[in-house]
Amino acid sequence: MENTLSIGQLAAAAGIEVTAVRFYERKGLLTAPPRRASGYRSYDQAAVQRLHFIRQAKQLGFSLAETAELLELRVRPGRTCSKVKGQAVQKIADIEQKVKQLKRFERALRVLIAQCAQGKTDGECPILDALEH
Amino acid sequence: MENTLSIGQLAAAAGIEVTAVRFYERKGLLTAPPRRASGYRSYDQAAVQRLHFIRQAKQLGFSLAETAELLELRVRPGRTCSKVKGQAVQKIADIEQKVKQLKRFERALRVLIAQCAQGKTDGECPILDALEH
DNA sequence: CTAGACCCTGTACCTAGGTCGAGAGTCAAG
DNA sequence: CTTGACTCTCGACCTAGGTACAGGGTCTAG
Repeated sequence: MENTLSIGQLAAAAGIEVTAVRFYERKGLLTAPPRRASGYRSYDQAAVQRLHFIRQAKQLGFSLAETAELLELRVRPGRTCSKVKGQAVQKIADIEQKVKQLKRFERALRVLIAQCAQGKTDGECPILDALEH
Repeated sequence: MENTLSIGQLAAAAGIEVTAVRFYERKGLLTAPPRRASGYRSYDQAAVQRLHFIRQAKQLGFSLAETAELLELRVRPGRTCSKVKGQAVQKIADIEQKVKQLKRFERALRVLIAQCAQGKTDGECPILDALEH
């Protein structure tokens, strides 16, 4: 048992389609894996983790390009620590902004529910009304 | 001064393209506005607010269809309070999930920065390493 | 009353993110 | 040693979310 995965096993483990895995490879989100003698792709467990990350990032509104940047965030020849840090700080700011907006939405939804319970059924667009505090 | 907006003024106020406004109308995210005698669309200030909401929702990873649902969340003939509430509760759960994921990402980025500062430059994919606490 | 900027309705096109099919090779069970 | 499931590449196709004409009317400053 070598614990390596075929593309089909990987796709199943990550809950996506085989074709999507190859698509991500072409787009540079997954590095091309080693091949067996037959030419079949051979993945390790880390690939599952990467795919989960990609799926989550997508749901959070990050584009594939942004997701790729997140996955590439590391120190390497030509990418100094301070540059990486700068990028990470920027990403953190983006994320904090998203969290803030989501919490506003959530608060608005709670206001909406409360109004609903009080029989206030007349708002033109309650979620927008609720958003203005 | 009637304080009504042409489609161009609306688009400028919301920071999007005129064609996008018409596109949202076709998709049902904006209700068709009244027309002037000439056939020109005539918007009120509330439209600006709706467009801002649409833009934000998009950035947070909501599809146009989900955004439309959020904007339609209200009590009306055939949509009882309890149904609306049920949907709102569901949306809140979605949002909390997103916030949780975003905070995990943020934490991972902070770990990455800390490692960076310590001269640890050898991680294969630091953000994934950092995500596993 | 005319030039330039704006608006109208189509229809066609574009990018991102995938999905599908054809044609051919590979692997595992019986 | 064959049959069915899996994999390969490559190119065409698809959906979502817009953008860009084309061909025509409208508005306003000079």
